[in-house]
Amino acid sequence: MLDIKLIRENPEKINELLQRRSPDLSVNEILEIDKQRRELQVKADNLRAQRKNASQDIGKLKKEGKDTEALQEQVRQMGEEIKDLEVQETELNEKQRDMLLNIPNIPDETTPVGRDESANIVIKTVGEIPHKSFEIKPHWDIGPELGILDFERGVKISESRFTIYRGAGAGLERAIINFFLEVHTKEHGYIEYLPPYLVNSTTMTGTGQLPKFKADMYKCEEEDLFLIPTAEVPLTNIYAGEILNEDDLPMYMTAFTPCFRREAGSAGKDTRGLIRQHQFNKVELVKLCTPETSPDEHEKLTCDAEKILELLELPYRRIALCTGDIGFSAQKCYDLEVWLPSSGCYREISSCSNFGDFQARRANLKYRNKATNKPEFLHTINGSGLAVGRTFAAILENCQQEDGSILIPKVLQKYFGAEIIK
RNA sequence: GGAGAGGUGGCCGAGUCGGCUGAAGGCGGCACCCUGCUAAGGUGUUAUGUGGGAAACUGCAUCGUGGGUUCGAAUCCCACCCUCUCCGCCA
Repeated sequence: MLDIKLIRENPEKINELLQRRSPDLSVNEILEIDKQRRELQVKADNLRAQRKNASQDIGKLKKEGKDTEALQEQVRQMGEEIKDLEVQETELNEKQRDMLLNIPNIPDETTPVGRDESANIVIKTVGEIPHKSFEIKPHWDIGPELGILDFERGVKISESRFTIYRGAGAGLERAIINFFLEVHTKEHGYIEYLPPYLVNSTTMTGTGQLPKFKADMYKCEEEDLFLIPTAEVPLTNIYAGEILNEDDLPMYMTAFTPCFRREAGSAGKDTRGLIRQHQFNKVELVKLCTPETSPDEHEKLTCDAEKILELLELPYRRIALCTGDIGFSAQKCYDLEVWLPSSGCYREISSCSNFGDFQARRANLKYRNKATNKPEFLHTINGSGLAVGRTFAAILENCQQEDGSILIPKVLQKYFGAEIIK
């Protein structure tokens, strides 16, 4: 959510920045609402003040035993008028909030300008693309052949985009999760969490999934609960509505969770394999920090995710997403893409975003600034560290040997308990 | 799921028959003072949000949430949420 005061003070600037995302975005309408809203508030405030004084007078007069009928009647009418104004006030407040909740974050000045992914910029490419003497089988073929993935029966017991991991497959998935968590907690200083996988609508609004992206999520019919699409949601909201000490920042959090996404609108896309599932595992990294440190912390978090790919010796590249491609809540975002031989291209395996105070404002996440001693919105950052299923697929393909066996990356062997899957 | 108790500021805790109570008192925090050091002591200060104002300053709202009664609600009524205790059920 953008700051209404900021909008009020620099509407042209905000419009210009928003239009870097999409030309049809503007804050003009909201400014009009804001103006009406404030006028109404002044009016209502004054009337409430009048009533308050009059009521107190009635109290005093009554004590003196004087007749207050006429005054009471007058105040009663005032009350009617106030009630009326309050209805309008609530309506405008809700309208304004609703509009604010549907406006995306303004892009950072360093976010490349462009309308779609073609304007994204490759920041760096790490590792050699493997040139094998044999043809690498896609993971959706090699997985079932090794008996470690069962796509067909996953579909049978659930529906499409659900997969069963079996035997060494389940073990490898678990090993990857443990490896990720181990690196982030032991080497990178994150604290591990195990949050709820179902969260309420307030929480979903805090990080920006609601109200705009309701169709992307699984919703419980009987209660106000949604399956999390990423651990970002519960982790970022843990301290929602609280005022943290500046000394407690930055806060580094990590969690392994399954993620649930309806993938509405992705019909026909990535229909084979593990790339696009309704349920997938992910280790997420989340930071809460002060505004001053957030650009640095964002870079560092991205490096923390990259470190995993380097340890696994998987070829990858870092992309700076352009204004037309960054997510709704983000002001700046890097994608990490891993080399996937079957597709002959790099595929997203992590997305590391700096949200500025956008999520903090929605979730009411503050810290007490030591210099001013005032509560201020903090900054939130997150990134995948990494998507587990896609890592699994990348290993199956990049570490494939001519005989169809999979050579487990060295760093993973002690977690997996073997060197090879065959 | 059934029965009962309760939800007040960072924390603890008052709040009488509804009326200067945004809220006593204590603890904690901060600032200053005193003291050779420490300990103790003294004084002051210390909620959040949202408006108005160049500023000084100031209005309004908030006592779990939302309604209602009333001239006036932290105090009364209703609904909901949450916490605790006991019973039941259960990985």
